[in-house]
Amino acid sequence: MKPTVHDIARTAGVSLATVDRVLNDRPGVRAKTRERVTEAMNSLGYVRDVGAANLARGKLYQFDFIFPDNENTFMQSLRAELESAAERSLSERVLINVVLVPAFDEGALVEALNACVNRKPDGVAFVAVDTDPVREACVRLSGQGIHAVTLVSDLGNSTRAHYVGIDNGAAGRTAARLLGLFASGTNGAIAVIAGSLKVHDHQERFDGFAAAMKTDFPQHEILPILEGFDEGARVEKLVSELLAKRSDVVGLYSLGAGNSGLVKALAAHSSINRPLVVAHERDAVTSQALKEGLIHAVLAQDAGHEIRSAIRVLKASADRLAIVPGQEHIRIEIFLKDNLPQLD
Amino acid sequence: MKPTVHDIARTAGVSLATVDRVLNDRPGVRAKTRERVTEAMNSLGYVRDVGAANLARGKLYQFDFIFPDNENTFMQSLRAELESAAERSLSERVLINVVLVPAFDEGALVEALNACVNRKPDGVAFVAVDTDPVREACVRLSGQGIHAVTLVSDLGNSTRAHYVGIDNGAAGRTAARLLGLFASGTNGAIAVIAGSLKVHDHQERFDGFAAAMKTDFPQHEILPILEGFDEGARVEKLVSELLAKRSDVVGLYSLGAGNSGLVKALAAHSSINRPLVVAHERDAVTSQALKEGLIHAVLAQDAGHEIRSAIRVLKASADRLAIVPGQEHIRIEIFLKDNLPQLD
DNA sequence: CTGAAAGCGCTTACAG
DNA sequence: CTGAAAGCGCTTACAG
Repeated sequence: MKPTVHDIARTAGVSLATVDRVLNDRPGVRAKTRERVTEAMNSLGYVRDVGAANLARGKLYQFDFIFPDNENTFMQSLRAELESAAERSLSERVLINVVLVPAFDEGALVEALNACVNRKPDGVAFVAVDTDPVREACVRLSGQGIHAVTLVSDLGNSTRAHYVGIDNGAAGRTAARLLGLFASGTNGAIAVIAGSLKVHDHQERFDGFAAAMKTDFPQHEILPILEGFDEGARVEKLVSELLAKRSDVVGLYSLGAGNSGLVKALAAHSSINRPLVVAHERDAVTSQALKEGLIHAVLAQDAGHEIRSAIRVLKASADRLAIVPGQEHIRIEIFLKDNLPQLD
Repeated sequence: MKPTVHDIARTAGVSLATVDRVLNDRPGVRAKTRERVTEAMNSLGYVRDVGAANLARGKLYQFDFIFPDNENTFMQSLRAELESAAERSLSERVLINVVLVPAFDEGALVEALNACVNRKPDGVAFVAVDTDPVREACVRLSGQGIHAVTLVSDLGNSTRAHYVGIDNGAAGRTAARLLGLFASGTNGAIAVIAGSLKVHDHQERFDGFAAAMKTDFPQHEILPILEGFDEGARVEKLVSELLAKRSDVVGLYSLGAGNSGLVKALAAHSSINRPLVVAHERDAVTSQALKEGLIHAVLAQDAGHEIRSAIRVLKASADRLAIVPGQEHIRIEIFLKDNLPQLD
């Protein structure tokens, strides 16, 4: 039915070993022989069976995933998705090893990366802290032929093979457009609350937001950014104080975590002049707030997709196979109350 | 390293054939024997290698995809994605057969479905026309043990095993909320243009849109629906006439195809009082219109994702394996000019 | 530079 | 009810 290596060997008049050599671009085949085999492959319309190839190689893929031990809901769901993906991957000969490191701790991350250099897995995925020591550790990895992939937060200007995550600048601009369009009848002030601007993705989101706001909706004043360090209680206090002080706030962009505090502050505020709100990450808190009308739009990235994508990309790197770009593009998702997935 | 059937056979004191029987739940094993094998599997932490299993079965999966030969951009990209997926699938032992039928032609669809009953592929994916004859053809398929999956447009109350597509009612509600929030400062009229309300998904989108509009933004009058039959020229004419006649139109929801005509009509209209516009499907025309500010938001479904999902679901059905629900959920995507993918 | 043989982990007739 | 043997499509030492 479907031609196999045997068919090629027969029509090219060579052995299986030789077919395999040209199939995998290994040396030690005369140009002429190589040509005959290639010709046979083309004329028969050969397509290699990757499952059989992997089986024959008997290879077990080993991938390390290095995560910050952050307790925010997004990191939690990322870890949950990884665990269930790891279980499923076992039946496809990939073994996943999860390494937790203290959050925002550059030293710990470098150490974990170095540990990989010694254990030599086939690939590593990590949530980057964007500093030079991390960049150097990444270089050491690629030096050892270990494919590295950044997850959620990228490592700029580095040797990582791929970044699995959203474009945070674009996310910020998207938030600006949503708020700008939502608040088009007004010209009040816009507030922004972040976790910390020291975090790369938060900074990027803010930059994108501020730039788009200034360009396309200049009538709105952007208030000095508030830093809530992703903690609900702190966010609640900051937002409550702000709303009490400034009655002209028409829009609010929450670009970090700690949304439980945000929602509490909004609910406590007079429903007459609540601001229009765009927040990040879909979880139980933001979904509920969307339904109640406290938050008007949520920007999100799909943790499950990110995990599956990282594994596919790592596997493709190990096998030197191409990826399907459309499948690995992580979208900036926008949720209103109406397009939330049912089961939440 | 990873335990295999041999390990189980040895520790349970049985042959490979017996291990295989309990592994695949086949009859002809004494309860006691079955128990011993199960125990061995658990104690060793056995996980079956699906690649090896498929190879041994030597099975070639055959799936039929039945598409309307519609020329709108969405159907085009659906077909393009299918072709590239089909090529890749070959290396995973799945053979895809594309069948084109005249659009909206229930008889042709039924005929194509019946042809499947004879050719007996392992599964069928089709864009449903929602009528009883189609439902009956679907019953015949399941009667033959052929797994059927609907794509893009569902077949209500039927024996299809799965629906790959978006919730069109929710899409309509999402459009209503976007327009309602965008136009919150005003109370003008809202226009809706569809392909044809005889098409199931268009009707669903309209129903969702009208319901959400009435409930949450009752200040806006909804004008009688316009039917452009997904043709650019017709849509252009209808929209031009409308905008000329009614200067109070603040919002427009285009829930079908033919957006090239929509964009022309908008561009020709005085830029002072252009309406806020939400349209469906991301393509070259709508992407460009987003960038130029003629369209403000685009609702979309990812054709590549839908095709890959259909294939995965069909394969899982054939193997009686579970799917990963989160991976198969087709999202209602929202695009603003800021979160468009780069390469368009 | 090339080939014969064994093996990857599973399944499938077939025999008993 | 159970097992021995061959085979799925590829790869890998090893020998020449």
